Amino acid sequence: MKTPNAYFVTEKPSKLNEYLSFGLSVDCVVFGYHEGEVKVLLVERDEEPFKGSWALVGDLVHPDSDLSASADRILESLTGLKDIFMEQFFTFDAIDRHPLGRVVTVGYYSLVESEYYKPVASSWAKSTKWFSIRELPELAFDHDIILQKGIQTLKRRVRYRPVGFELLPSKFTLYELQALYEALLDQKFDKPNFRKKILKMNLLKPLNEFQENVSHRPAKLYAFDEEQYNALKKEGFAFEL
Amino acid sequence: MKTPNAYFVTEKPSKLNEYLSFGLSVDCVVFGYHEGEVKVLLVERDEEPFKGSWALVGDLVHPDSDLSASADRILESLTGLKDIFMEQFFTFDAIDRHPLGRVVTVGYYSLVESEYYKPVASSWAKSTKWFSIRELPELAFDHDIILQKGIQTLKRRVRYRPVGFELLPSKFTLYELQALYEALLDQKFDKPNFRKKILKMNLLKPLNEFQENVSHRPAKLYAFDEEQYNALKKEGFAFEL
DNA sequence: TCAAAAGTGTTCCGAATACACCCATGC
DNA sequence: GCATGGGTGTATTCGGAACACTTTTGA
Repeated sequence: MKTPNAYFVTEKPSKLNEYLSFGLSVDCVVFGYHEGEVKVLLVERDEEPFKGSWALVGDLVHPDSDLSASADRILESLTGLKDIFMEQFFTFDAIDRHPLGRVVTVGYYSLVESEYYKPVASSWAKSTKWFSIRELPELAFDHDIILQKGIQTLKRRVRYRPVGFELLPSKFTLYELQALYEALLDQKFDKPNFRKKILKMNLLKPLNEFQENVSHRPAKLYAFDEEQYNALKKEGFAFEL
Repeated sequence: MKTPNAYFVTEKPSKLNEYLSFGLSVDCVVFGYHEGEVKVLLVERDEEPFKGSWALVGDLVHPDSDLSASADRILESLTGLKDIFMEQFFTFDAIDRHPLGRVVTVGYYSLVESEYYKPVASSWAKSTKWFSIRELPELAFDHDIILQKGIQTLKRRVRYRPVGFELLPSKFTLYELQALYEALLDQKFDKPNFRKKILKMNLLKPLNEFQENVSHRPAKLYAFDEEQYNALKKEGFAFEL
């Protein structure tokens, strides 16, 4: 079979139409962090195929829409949150990955501070639940592959870019930050050294606020300094944890 | 407008068909390395749209095929090479990126040792040429964006994974390797330190062969030790240059 | 003998590591 | 008081950077 080059299929519209027959979807690995564990938000499917199975948050993309807008829309419909941090990580295109047709899906991951998350009733989700990434159920479609690739990507990116902060509330203590990185990277850090390293980067604004109602000395609260981050990025700065 | 969830569009086939109308293509940033410079292989288009413009190596994906098979096929048709190193890096889906319809393209980059490259006559390419990444022409479609993202991805990945070796012949000297990394990263290295660092990784097999006919002391030849690399990778080893 | 690149050894400095120690709070 | 986590200082070690030096070849 001759497969003509992409942009030269002009002889007949019908020939082009043969190629314009893919479905496009977004599947989003929604990461959260609570109780010292990294979690993923999954949806229980209420329709065939894979009715009753757990699945990633995802949807078909309408021809008038694009990927990131679709991802924003579906995440807002589920959590009520706008402007969630989100990054594309990989595209999955196995021919038989979707039983109803040739659907290519683009994987995104997003990071949400889950205290803000409010479950929203939805026409297509029977229920949603946070799962620890250590105890995952079987997933619909090829979502286990997508999820694993998403976890792997997050673990790598979190070392070189300060994305981890997206998982914490806007004010946090250094020890909370350390605990987050320990959970993300499955690795222990030395407390004094972690503090020194992270403070030397000048990415944190110390606030004149402290923890309250804790049964130990209250810790100082910090905030991520986005302006400083953008300034450093321009000079070709590396995060490197 | 209600956009139903991806996997629940089952009421009417016609409804599903509305969503199965995307085109899918591959665009490949083919990197080579000669004369101390990193180069990219571009194609001169011989058809509308963008007739006469330079473009990335790319093609529509047929519904019976998948991305990596399509990328392999097109690269083989152009260079005669099989089993070229290739990795997916990003998916581009701007609504208006293709004048003939809604075509989403997946960016790959590949690394070829260009001595092996033989230009192949092709029905769709008027000519092909290697361009230094410092002197690029204007490109068709959104290929400039794809190319820049590809360069950026290569520069990042080359630091943390030993992919650079794919750009060298199977036998090379340490100084050739250093020159490659200097070109890739636009950064000078100290010769003794570079040698120490790279040899300590145990990724190179020293061969009992030497350069010939050079007007200076002949350098020892090395080969990339893929077995050793796979062994180290299992233990959770990081390349880190 | 000279140019050019191969290849080695050594010093120096800064950063990461490993600890030991003190502080503030609730119970 | 004591348990708990907050927070600081320091001695030591290790790795990277800088650089001087020797070796081998062709011309």
